[in-house]
Amino acid sequence: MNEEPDRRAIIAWTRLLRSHQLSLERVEKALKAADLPPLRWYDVLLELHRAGRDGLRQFEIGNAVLLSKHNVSRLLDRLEREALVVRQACDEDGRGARVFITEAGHHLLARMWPVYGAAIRASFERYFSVQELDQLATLLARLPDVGDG
Amino acid sequence: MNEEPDRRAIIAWTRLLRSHQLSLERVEKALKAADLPPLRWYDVLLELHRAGRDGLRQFEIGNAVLLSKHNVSRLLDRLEREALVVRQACDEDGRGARVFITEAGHHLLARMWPVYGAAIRASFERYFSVQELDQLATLLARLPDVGDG
DNA sequence: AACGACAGGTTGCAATTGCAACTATATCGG
DNA sequence: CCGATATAGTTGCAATTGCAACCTGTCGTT
Repeated sequence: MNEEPDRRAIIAWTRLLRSHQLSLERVEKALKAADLPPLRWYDVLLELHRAGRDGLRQFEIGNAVLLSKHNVSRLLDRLEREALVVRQACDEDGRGARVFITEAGHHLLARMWPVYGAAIRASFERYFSVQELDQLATLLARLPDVGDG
Repeated sequence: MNEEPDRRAIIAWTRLLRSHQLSLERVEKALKAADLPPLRWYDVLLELHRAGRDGLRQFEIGNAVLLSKHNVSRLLDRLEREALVVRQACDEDGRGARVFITEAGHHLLARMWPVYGAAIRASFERYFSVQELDQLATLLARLPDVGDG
């Protein structure tokens, strides 16, 4: 194969991996330091919050937060155990469930956001100008499915 | 806190998370489809390859591939079990070990690269021009420690 | 030397993730 | 209507990751 990537592609790729891992690690640490659950919990709760009264099907959650169905299923087990969400049998599809966020879920979301937001600022935003943030967002959106979130 | 992130920062942040997760997933799948071990194995073997005859201390590996010491320790257990690396007691520091890549390790590295490289091209490089790759690399390097890899 | 603080590694344990197999329901072609 | 196929979700199992406790050896101070 002359299918070897360009040197520039390798550098950009490496930095994508590193930047993600480093920033995410910092954010997760901030959450843990504040005795809050991991980021994924926030992601799911946020989607359910946005969905409002209609709730979401589990596969919709999976699509939104890029989690395979098994993992959605088990993450919801944990969230349900903490009374942050409720699963309800689904009218229109006998196989499926519909998931709703509870009051406690909303409350946790509200408690997490200040910490999460501050962590984003501290470990990400502060290193860029607004132009650079736009540039970065535009560049990354070139990858398939990235802009859909 | 009025420390809430700018909307643009949130978008860029979200896309960083999504682009990483999507691309990495695709690459890992390509490796698995070729019956090859996960990316981390490649990372570690590559560092050891670069280090040459002197090998590396475990903590150096950890720094290079962003893995905590426990995880380095156990990843090396697996690699050693497959005879891809060797651990050797360390002369200059009685606590530590020095790690070397074996012939089998070099061989696996050589088998993985074509698949890995093709996957980088297919799920990443092809969506950018060379200018964009440079831009992306430059932007990401603004984050602390990202440029060091 | 002797002390305590610290650094390099290992191990036990819990949480998370990925994969494959499974159940139950929908849907589509005939 | 019926069977083949696909979809929604769950569960069991193995690999990986993160955290905390631990052991050993180093180093700086006294």
